[in-house]
Amino acid sequence: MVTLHDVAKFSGTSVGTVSRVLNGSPHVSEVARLRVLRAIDELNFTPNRAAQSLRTSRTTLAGLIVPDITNSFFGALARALARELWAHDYGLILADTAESLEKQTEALDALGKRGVDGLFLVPTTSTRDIANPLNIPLVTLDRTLADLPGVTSDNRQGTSLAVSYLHGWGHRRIATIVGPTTCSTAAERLEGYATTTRALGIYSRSLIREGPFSYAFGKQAMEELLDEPTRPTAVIASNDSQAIGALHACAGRGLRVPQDISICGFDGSELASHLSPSLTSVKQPISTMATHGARLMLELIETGTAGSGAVLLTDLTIGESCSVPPSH
Amino acid sequence: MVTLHDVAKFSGTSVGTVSRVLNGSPHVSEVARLRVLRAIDELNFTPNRAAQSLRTSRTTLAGLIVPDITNSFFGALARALARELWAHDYGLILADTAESLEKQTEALDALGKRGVDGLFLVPTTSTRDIANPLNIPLVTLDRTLADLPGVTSDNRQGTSLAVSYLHGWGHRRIATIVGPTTCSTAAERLEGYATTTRALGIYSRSLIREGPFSYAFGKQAMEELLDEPTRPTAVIASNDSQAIGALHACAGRGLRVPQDISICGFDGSELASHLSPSLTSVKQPISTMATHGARLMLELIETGTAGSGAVLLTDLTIGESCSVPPSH
DNA sequence: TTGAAAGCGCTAACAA
DNA sequence: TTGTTAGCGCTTTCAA
Repeated sequence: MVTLHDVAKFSGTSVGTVSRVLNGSPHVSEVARLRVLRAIDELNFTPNRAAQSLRTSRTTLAGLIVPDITNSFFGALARALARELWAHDYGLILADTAESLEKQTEALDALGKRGVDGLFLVPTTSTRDIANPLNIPLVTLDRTLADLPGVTSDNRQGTSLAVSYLHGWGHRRIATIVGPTTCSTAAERLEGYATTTRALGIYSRSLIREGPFSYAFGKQAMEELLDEPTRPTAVIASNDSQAIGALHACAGRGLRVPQDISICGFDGSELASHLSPSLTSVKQPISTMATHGARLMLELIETGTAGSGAVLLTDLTIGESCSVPPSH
Repeated sequence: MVTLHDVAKFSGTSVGTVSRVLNGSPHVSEVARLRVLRAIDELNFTPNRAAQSLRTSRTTLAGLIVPDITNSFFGALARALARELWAHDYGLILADTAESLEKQTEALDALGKRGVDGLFLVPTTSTRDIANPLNIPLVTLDRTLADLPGVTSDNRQGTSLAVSYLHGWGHRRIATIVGPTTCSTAAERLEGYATTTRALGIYSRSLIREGPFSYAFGKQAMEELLDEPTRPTAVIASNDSQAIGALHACAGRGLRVPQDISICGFDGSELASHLSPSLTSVKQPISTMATHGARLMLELIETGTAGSGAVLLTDLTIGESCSVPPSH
């Protein structure tokens, strides 16, 4: 292993100087800097992270806790975040909670003990607040929590967009299948839906179904909606899994989408765009979310405070794929 | 911050003893152990990872490099692996290459420099061999590479299973859409298909299409197959994305699945099982893969050599969802 | 602008 | 079985 000492010797300087060069200190003469750089290159030197951490008590490591990495939305988020942090020389440690609050607590604790510099959290739907207010920066992603700093999409705008879109196609009985409203995103999506349908005069409580962000619930809720005396001509789901469940419930009843009924998902995962030409979905700006999240985190780590405690992303779009007016 | 020293003082022992307790050394009296344990608990002490790393030159950190974390198969693999390593007190750093060989090389390099103890790699389809034979343990997952230690499913068996299954339902014109055969899994899946169809006397070159593991290619290939003079009555894809592409190509031609044509995927992602009752898929034993991978890695890290250089998982199953005999 | 040196918290070798 | 001590490789203060 090549150490700072070796570089110093090779370049005819001292460890202090080498360290200064490494850390971009301005108090190094140009000659020294060049000689050191040359030596580093020549010896193929890489600073020892453990030693740096021990001295500076910073690990250049962040943790990411997601409820379901299997969900392509969170997969895409993890990818974008990893890439972003990467660019700042930070590694990202992954933890998946499978929507279990207990596992989330464990993960929070273990990552804290590991000594990560910061923690990104997409809280479980059943999270009320974080049990152990760790002393390291915590940034929520997608789903917000109390007054923790975080980045989230303008979910109200998202469903509002969807309602307007469907209304524009002539739909009047627009239902919604919403996630657990203990979760900020679900609550906000419901709010956007309610506000907009009310404004259009087409709101009805009987068109709302609340439950887990799952395929199974999407299917079940859709079946209930189809059993209503006058069934909806369009449905807005809170995520793509629910939307696909709804899709299959319709298929099971011999209804064609979108000819007989329109379905709109949320997240805009590739899944949705591929699933069928007929599943429209509200797209979240995933990489923007990652960029802002990383910025927020680095700010928090560097300065201890975040300029903007929370970031709201407003560039949601609706992935129009194939739509038709209601058939009745 | 509480240090070893504090614990020693509090428990009336010395740092040596505390360290021994921490590392499970047998040379500690029961009294001393108890007093130390009590102090650790009392002071809420957590050993400093950086200091440990510096001394032992081990980070208890592993890297995972996947081509596409957005794909739920790799998502599930990452989750299982993280959980498994976790149980052994190892953290998992995630890197996604988006099937880019260049990004893979970068990731390999960067993670190596970070000082992870081992690297899990699902090589890009275009990987021929690893450019920089790092001096840290490398274990391939799913896709194998040269003679690197790794864990893979018995892919031949998988497609063989699928062919037999479809043949059992009466299918005779069984096509396949296969991934890039530079990739071990694709090559093996093709091999299993070819061997089995030959044995049954139903092999035909014109029923084979090779290309990327993507939705787009699956769709394109299916369209080509449907243009054949006598079209296949069943198709086996190399992964679920391709299968879904194929599904949509059929839908686009007004063909119903499985009534008019049967489609079988590979990976058994939730996606497939949810996608529609009509997409059958060969399920890989993902968590077994993770368990074996972790075992292999820990062995490699601990002893420097792996008992079994490569592990072949044979418990693939076919997720029968809804099948019918060919309509012609 | 530089070099020398202290020490971050831990493990392991040595002595007792 | 135990305590003492020498570093692991680095950053950073202090003098020069």
